[in-house]
Amino acid sequence: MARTLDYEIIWKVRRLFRALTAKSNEILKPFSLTASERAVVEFLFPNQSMTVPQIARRFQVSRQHIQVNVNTLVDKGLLLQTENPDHARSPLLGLTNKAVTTFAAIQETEKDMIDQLFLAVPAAEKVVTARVLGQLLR
Amino acid sequence: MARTLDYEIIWKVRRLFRALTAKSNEILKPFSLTASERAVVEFLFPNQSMTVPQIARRFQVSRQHIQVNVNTLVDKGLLLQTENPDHARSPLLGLTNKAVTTFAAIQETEKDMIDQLFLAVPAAEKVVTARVLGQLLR
DNA sequence: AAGATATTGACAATTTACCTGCCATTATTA
DNA sequence: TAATAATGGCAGGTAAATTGTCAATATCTT
Repeated sequence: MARTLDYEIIWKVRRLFRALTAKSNEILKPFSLTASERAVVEFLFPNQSMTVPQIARRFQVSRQHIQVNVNTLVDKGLLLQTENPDHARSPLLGLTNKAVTTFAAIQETEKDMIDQLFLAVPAAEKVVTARVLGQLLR
Repeated sequence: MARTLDYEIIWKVRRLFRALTAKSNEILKPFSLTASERAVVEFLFPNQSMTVPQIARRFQVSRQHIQVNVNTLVDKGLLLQTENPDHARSPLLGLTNKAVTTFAAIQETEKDMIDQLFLAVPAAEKVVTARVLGQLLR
């Protein structure tokens, strides 16, 4: 019985992920960004500076994956590399003005979507959900 | 403020999806099944019969994607096609005995993992989480 | 019963989001 | 200073899904 509920949560997480990705890509398309790139930009928004390995550790994904996205974003003029006082070979990545503007526009576009998505969910239940999801992530 | 929590939930869904997929593939490896294949088997377990397009509609994924998985499962001897009284060209897919046995074993293997995963989560919070996730899925 | 339309299965190509492995270089540390 | 670790780059791979197209065959409409 209890396991049914557990399975239900797992299944909903899977379906929700797919739904969110689809919606997100739809919104991102006009901005010519992928969901992964967007994630990096969001992470640095509005004025964080971090190295590739630092971002990878925070995201708990491979260094190489972040590197690829970062390189693309640098090419697109959304990220700029600045000297890192703590590490000579690993530059700090920060957002360009263009990136800040772009991401603000993305957030604006997403705002309605997210507001609507969470419309029917009471704040207290959001807190519980966030906590539970956090626990499931250890 | 509220939107921060919304974003947090969205992010945790994404990360959890990845974590679950990784864990799931690990468990599935000895059974030589992918997560998608497993999903189809689970869907038909223990004795449902459906056509490819029907499964696809239920999953809300493309017909072609299900077709590929179904074909593989037929090759592996886990699915068998039976005549469909409602549609001459689209056979009903059902699980073989082997599939039922295999899936029962998979569930057994997963049991401990899921139990442990949800160990620290009170039942009431599971209910809330399942409901919230359901709402987010509309 | 015929003709129009829809469905199905198969195949190909592509996309996204990851991964692992390896390398040379350069930093850091013991 | 020598050993070890971190970094960036590259190659190749995988899983899950997509879209598009095609021919065959069903089903529906008149």
